[in-house]
Amino acid sequence: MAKIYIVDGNSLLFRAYYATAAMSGMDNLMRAHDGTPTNAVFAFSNMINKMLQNLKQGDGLFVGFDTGKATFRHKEDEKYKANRKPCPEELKIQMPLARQFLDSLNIFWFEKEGFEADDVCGTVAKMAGKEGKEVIVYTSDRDFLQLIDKHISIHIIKTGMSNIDIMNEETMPAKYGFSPLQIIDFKGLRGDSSDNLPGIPGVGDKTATQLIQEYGSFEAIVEAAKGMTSKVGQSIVANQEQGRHCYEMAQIQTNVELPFTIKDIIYEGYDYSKINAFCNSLDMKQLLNRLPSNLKKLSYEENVEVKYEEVTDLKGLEAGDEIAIALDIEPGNYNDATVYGMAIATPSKIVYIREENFKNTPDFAEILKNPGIKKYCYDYKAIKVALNHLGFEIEGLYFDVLLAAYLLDSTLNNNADQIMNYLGSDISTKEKEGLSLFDNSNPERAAKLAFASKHVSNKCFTELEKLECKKLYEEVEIPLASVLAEIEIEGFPLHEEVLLKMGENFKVNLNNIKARIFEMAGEEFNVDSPKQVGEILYNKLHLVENPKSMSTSVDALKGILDKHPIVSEILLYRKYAKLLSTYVDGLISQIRGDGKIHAIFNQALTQTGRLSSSEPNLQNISVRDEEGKMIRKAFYYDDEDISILSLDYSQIELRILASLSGCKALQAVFEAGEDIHSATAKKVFKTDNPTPLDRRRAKAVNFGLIYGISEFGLAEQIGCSRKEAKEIMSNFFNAYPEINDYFKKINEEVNEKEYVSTLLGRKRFLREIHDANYQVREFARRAAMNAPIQGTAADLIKIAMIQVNKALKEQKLESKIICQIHDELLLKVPSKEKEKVYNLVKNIMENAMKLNVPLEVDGGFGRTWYDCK
DNA sequence: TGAATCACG
DNA sequence: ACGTACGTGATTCAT
Repeated sequence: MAKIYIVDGNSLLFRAYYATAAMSGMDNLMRAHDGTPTNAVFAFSNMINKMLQNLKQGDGLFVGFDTGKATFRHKEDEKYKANRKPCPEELKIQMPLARQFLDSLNIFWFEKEGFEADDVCGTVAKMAGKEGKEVIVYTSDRDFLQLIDKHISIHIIKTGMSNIDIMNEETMPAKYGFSPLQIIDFKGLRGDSSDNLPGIPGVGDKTATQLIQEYGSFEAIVEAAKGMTSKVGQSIVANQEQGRHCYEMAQIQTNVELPFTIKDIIYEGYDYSKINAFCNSLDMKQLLNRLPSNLKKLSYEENVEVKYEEVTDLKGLEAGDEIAIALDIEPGNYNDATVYGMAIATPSKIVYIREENFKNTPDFAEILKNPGIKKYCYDYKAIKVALNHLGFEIEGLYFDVLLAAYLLDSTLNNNADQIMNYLGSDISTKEKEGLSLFDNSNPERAAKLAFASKHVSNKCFTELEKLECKKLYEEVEIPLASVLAEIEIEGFPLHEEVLLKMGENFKVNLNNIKARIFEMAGEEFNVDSPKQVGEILYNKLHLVENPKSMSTSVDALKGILDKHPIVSEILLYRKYAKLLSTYVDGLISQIRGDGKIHAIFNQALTQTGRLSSSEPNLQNISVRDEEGKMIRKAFYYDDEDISILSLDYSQIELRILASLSGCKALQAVFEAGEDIHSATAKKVFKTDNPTPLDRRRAKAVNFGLIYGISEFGLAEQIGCSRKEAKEIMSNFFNAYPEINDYFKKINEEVNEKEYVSTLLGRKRFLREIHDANYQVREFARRAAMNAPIQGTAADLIKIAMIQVNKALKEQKLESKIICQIHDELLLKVPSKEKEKVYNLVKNIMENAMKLNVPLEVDGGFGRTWYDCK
C-alpha cells in the first residue's frame, strides 16, 4: 500500500540546527563559501534523504511549515510561546534555504498564515488516512500523538534520524498509559512549558497519567476533583480554567482548508540538475552521492507542448520510415476494451484518428502493417492484440518504452504516466469536460503518449547501453513482444462443458464434506473464513494447547491432522472449494466467443525477468494433485488431428546454478545424466544408497540453496534439528565448494552495486540491501542469490520462444506456441508435423544458450493438456 | 483494499 | 536478540 510521509518541517529544522550547532560550537557553524550558515539545512537534508531512501513509487512526501507569523493560538492567548527565546539569526537565514532545498528535490511543502505546521500536517495526515494510505508523521513534538489512528503513526525524533520512537495505536498507549486522544487531556493538566502554557500547578507527568487512567478525560477529572480533599484536587478545581485553556490550545486542527490534495504530494522523483545546482550553490556536495538513484528522473525538461490535429483520414501524412503511435483505449483488459482512436506522430506533425475512421483510409492499414516503417510506442503487445481484434495488423516494432523502462528498472510499474515521468516526460492531461459520459476517450493523452514515446527513445537507448542491457533489449525483449502477441491472439481452447461436469462432482463432494465438518464442529460456520475456522479449531475444539498462532494454513493443519478428524476434512474442503472457484468457475468466466482462453502474458512485471500470466493465469493450473490435474482435460482441440505438445527443461535452475558458479561436481552430475537429488543425497547424508526419504530431503536442500535458505529454514522444511540442518549445509558446501564461493561473490556484488545481473545482463536492483531494518536487508540478500538464477532461466526460455516462433514460420509449419510456464512450452501441433516439430523445438530449447552444463528437455504429446507426456 | 490461503514454476 | 525460502495470480473474507 502506498505510504505518505509527513514532516513537521519546523520541528525538524530546529532539531537540525541545534544538534549541529551544539556539535561544532556556535562560533564554528558549517557555512557556504560566502559565509551563509548551512548547518541546519545540511542536517535537515540528511534527515529528508533518510526518508527518501524508504520511498517507493506511488508514495507521498509532504513537509509542513510555520509561517513564523501569529496564529489563531496567539490570538487566543497573547502569552502563547511568549517565553520562547528569539530564533537565532543563523537559523532564520536558513529557513528559506530549507524550502529551496525541498523545491530543488521536487518535494511538496506548504505553510498557511494563521496556522502552525502542526495543523497543516495534521490536516494532511487525516486526509491521507481517509484515502486509506499508511501515514507516517515525523516530528519531535509529542502533541502530534493525538493524530494516531489505524492509518497514522507518529515517529518521534529524539536525536538525528536514528533515534526514533515509533508510536502507533499499539505502542503509544503501551508507553504512555493512555490513548492517543488523551494526550490532549494530558496537556490540559500538565501544560507545556515550551509553549508557555502552565496547565494545573502541582500536576506533573505521573499525577496527570494517573488521573487520566482513573477518570478518562480532563472534564471528568475536574468533576471528580470537586470531591477531593487533596492538594492536587484543590489545585485542579482552582485552576480549571487555566487547564481548560491549555486543553484547547493543545488540540491540533485537522480541518484546515488546503489548496491541494493527496495526489499532489505523491513523490515523482527529483531532477538531478536542480538539486545539483542547489548543493553546489551552498557547497554541500556530500548529499548528491547519497540520494537514492531510483527516485532520480533520467533527465529534466520543462514540459514540451504537444499539438495534434484530429483527422478522418491519413491523406497527406508523410509517414516516412518511422512513426510513433499510441492507442486511445479504454483501461483494463485490452481483449475487450473499446478502442477510441489512435494518435500517430511523424517528425512533422501529430494526428489523431477515431476508430470509426480506421477503415476510411487504406493508408492506415498500410502504414501499420509495413515492417519497413519503424514503430515507436508504449506497450506494443497491447496495441498489436487490440488492433488484431479490429482486423488490423501491425509490424515493425523498433522501440517500446514499457520494455525499455522494465529493463532499466524492473521496479517500475506498467503505468505510462509514471514511466514517462521517470523518463522526464509528462503525459498528464487536464480533466476533460463536456464529452459524453459513455466516451472515455482522451485524444490529447494519446497524442502526448505517442510524442513522448519517440521523444524518450534516445535517452532510453543511452541508459540501456550504460546498463549493458541494450542487446537483451534488442535481441530478446523487442522480438519477444511480437511472439507473445501472437500467442495471446492464438489463444488456448478450453471446453466449458467438460469443466461443468467436473464441477458438479466437486460440488457434491464439497457439500458432503461441509456437512461432516458442521457435524463434527457441532455448529454451522463459514468454512471459507480462516478466522472462523481458527475459532473452531483452537478456541472451541482446543486442538492445540496455547496456540502460538491462529494460522489455519496447510502447514499448520498438517501438523495437527491426528488431533481431530475435522482437520483433514477442512483441508479437503479447501481443495474442492479452490478447484470450483478458481479452476471451474474462474476459468469458465474467461472463455471467449471463440471457445478459447486468451490469457495475457505480462512481459514487464516480474522483478526477475520471468513472464507472468493473467486473466486467466495459465501458469498455475493444477498438476500436483491428481483430481486437480483433471482440469487439464478440458484443454484440447476439437479437431482430433491437432495435439498439444508439452516440452520442459529438466532441473533448469540447478543447471544454471552449476553453470554460473562453475561448480565441477555439480556439472559432473548433469553431464553423467545422474539424478541430481540422489546425487546431493549421497553427498550430504554420506551414503551410497540414499533412501527415498534421503532423496526427498536432499531435494529440499537443493531448492533451499536456490532460494538462499538459512539452516533454520532448512530444519523447518525437512523437519530436523537446527544442528542437523547446519551439518547438512556444511556437507553440501564441502561437496560443491564453488557454490559457496559463488554466493559469496553475489553478496559482495549486491553490497557494492545494489544490483545483481543474469547471464545476459538483466539487472535486478536491490536497494533494500542497505536498509536499516535487518529483515528487509536479509530479504534483499536472499533475493540477490535467487534473481540471477531465476532470471537467467527466464532469459533462456525467452530466447527459445523467439527462435521457435521464427523457425515455425520459416519452415511454413502450422504448429504454434500456445503457452509458456516458466520452464515449459506448450504448442499446438497437427499430426503431420509431430515428429518434425518435436525435434525442432527440443533442439532449439536445448541449444538456446551456451552453458557449462548440458540442457535436457523432456515432454511429449497429448490429445488434451492432461495427457501430455 | 489487504490479509490469508493456495494454485503453479 | 532477532526471524527465517525465490518468483507469481485468483479468490474469499473482513474492514
